[in-house]
Amino acid sequence: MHVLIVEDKRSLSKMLKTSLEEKGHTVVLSFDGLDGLAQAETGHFDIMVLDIMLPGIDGLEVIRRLRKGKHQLPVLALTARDTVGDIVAALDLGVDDYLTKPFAMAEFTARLRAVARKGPFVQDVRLEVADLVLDSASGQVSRSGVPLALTRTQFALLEYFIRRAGHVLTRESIIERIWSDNLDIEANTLEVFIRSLRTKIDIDRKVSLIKTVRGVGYRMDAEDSV
Amino acid sequence: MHVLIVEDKRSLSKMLKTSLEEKGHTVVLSFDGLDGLAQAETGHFDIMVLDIMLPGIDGLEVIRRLRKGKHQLPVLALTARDTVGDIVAALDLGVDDYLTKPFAMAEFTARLRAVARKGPFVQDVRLEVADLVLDSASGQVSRSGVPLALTRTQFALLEYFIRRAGHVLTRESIIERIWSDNLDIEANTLEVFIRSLRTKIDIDRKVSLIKTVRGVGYRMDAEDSV
DNA sequence: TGGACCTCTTCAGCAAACCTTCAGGCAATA
DNA sequence: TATTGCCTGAAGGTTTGCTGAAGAGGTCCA
Repeated sequence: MHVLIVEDKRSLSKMLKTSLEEKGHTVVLSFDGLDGLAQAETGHFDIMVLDIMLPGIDGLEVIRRLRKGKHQLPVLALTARDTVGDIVAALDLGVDDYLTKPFAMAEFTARLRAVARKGPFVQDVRLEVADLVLDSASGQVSRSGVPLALTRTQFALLEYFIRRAGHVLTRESIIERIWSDNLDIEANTLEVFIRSLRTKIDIDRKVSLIKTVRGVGYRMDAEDSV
Repeated sequence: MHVLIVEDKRSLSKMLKTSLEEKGHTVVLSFDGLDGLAQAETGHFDIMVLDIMLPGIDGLEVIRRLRKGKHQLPVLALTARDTVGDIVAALDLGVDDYLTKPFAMAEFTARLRAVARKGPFVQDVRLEVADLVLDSASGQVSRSGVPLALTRTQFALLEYFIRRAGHVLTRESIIERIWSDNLDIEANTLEVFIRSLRTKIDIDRKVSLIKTVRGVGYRMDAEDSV
């Protein structure tokens, strides 16, 4: 799992990072609100751990902006015991769960797992690019209304592409995202998957929705540029 | 409106009280099960907000005794995210609605209003998908009018599927839901139950109502998609 | 109490689906 | 034209889910 931790107290974030990495998760640390928000918006993460009390823009503002941008990333908030009032505000803004400091590490990981499992605050995520529709709740994909049968990996790949539509994705970042548990995957494996995905989603069309960016990776266009 | 809040976490109940009083309601707080039950039986209230996890007798027991005494007071239950299994029990006992903590204040007031408006204990017990009908009150299931005899576990499974029709349910979430008391259940056990359920509800039909989503879990389609 | 019956759970075997790699070919760039 | 990068068809190996069977535990009734 890819976890983003936004917490300015270095010792605490270091501790959380270590603990999560021991469990096999990939962790990225951020130490202030603006940077954390930017990271969250990249779409690289499965969950965000967010301290409410932050330098720069605070945690509440981070969530507010994140949700405004329609990002559905699950958020586990951390608050000090004496700012319980913030919790109400945070929950209203769409935080998925919270922990008051200090907390036991066991509780932290348990909550994290629960939040991640439950998925994003708003569950019915309908992603679209051109006439391609992906519904992560029902796990179904269709193009021009025609339902497509994708395998699990193809689905994960396509979801990543759509979430990052318009951006060039390097082979490395794609592999890290899709095969986070096994990075000994060769680039060719990805190529083969890209092909299988293309044949499924591009049915008979001349131009693929997934463009090759030679020497770098791939890009899914945001618009249907014929 | 007169609201009775039975919740032992003082900070939370204080918060709810304040919020409701701002909206012009009258609120009484109770901090344990027995006292809460006694208050409820006075008949002074329009609605009860009840935490399931309580010191003394727990929330489930409170509802049980309350309903036994033929009290029709509407109840909005509060549960922790990790005791989802309790919800089933609570609904069976005649809770009108529930919220999993943490929740947004806006959602709380909305649910509260809905429950109060709906009046005492009117449960929607009739669940349908395609031509399959499940009555959770009487425990009866039928397909195309043909009654089906399901075992307890099969029934619980089917109810969960219908309540979440159109969504992909992972094996883990299903197991957590159905076997909340014993999570050492193996995935194969679930598979065997799926099979037994399928043979009963799909009688002779070519396509099962319960679809397999390879690598993830299962999904019951909302529409009868041939 | 003992036996018939029902339900739950696990096991082992199997077939299909899926993932991954390889080797050769084609296309873009210098 | 040579080189590099990407595509492609096919094949092997692994994983996943389905299935029939059988033991364990519980319940009901004689």
